[in-house]
Amino acid sequence: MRQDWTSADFSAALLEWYDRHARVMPWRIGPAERKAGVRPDPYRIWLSEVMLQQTTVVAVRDYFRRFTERWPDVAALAAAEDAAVMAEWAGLGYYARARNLLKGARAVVAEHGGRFPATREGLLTLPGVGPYTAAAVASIAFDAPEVVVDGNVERVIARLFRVETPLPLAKPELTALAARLTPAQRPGDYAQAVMDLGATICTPRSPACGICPWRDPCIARAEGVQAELPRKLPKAAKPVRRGILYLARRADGAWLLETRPESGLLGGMLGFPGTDWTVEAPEEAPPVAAEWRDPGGEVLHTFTHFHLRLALRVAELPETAAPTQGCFMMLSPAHLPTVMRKAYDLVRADQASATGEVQASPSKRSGKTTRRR
DNA sequence: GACACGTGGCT
DNA sequence: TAGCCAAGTGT
Repeated sequence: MRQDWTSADFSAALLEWYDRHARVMPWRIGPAERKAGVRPDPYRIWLSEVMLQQTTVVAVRDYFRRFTERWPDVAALAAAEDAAVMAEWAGLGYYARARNLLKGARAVVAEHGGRFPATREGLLTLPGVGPYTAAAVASIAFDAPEVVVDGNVERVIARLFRVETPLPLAKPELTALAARLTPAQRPGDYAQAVMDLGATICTPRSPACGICPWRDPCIARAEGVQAELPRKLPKAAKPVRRGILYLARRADGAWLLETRPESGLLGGMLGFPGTDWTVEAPEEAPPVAAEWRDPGGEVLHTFTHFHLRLALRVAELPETAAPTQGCFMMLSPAHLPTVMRKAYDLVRADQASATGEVQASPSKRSGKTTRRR
């Protein structure tokens, strides 16, 4: 800590800034309301925190609104059908979060009488709630003085104290430094304030140091290295994997779909049947005997740890065709994960151009990531 | 500790 | 444009 700034000075300066510049969010109780005694709804804080894991505020907003309209409290969510929750989560990514969300809601109802645990330790027992989320919910929803360390806080603290150790090695050091700054007064507002600071001022590139409430004590800023911190260990290169997806359309317009296995990539989500996604070129493995043709496009998609190039095959099935083992038929499939949505849009575009019909605009999620050959 | 696990926006 | 980045967790 800088000799001239006490821990109380840090929180005072930040909270004063937060009182004037707090971002407005659908799940948040603003500083003025909080001072007036309004308490946040733990269900909404928990839901928002899970959605915000590795996900931007902009991406979360509409999903949060739809979830809370459909399932206004934890009891309603606990009573929801699995497929309904997975469908509502489609497009948001990291689908294990949705599966754990449902397990977590059911655990709150079954094991905690429908009320969220109010402590970090209690929250940590819920599936999908790790160190960050437990501390965030405890502090934001229950005003417990927990140390909240997310990517924003790591960046802010690394700069404030000029921590040169690369992430993720620096995590313990950053957590210890963050702990020294966490106040006993207004811990919930403080937690949100540090994250707002990281999101709006102490940004990854070109931070706005001139208007930062912590510019004076910031060591990285004083030494001109703020934009280089935090340092990070180099990431592994992403290999390319390939696969084939089979899109079968029955004469009545229904498509052949499957629910993917509960665990693993896109677990529990809807998808078109296909081959495994491997580094080597895949062998043909159609899910049903039919005249499969190549529509001449390719789906390009990048996951966290690999690039994917999917070839497509399409077929028309007779009206009488029954779904094959493990599959079912669905009209105008909605709620697909993005890679499946891209494949669907590409095939629809191909059909439209073949028949000369005007096509409804495909999802925005398809963009430049499909390619004509 | 290392790796699996999505997505869209920005540079 | 290829890569980086965003309120991480589970195994």
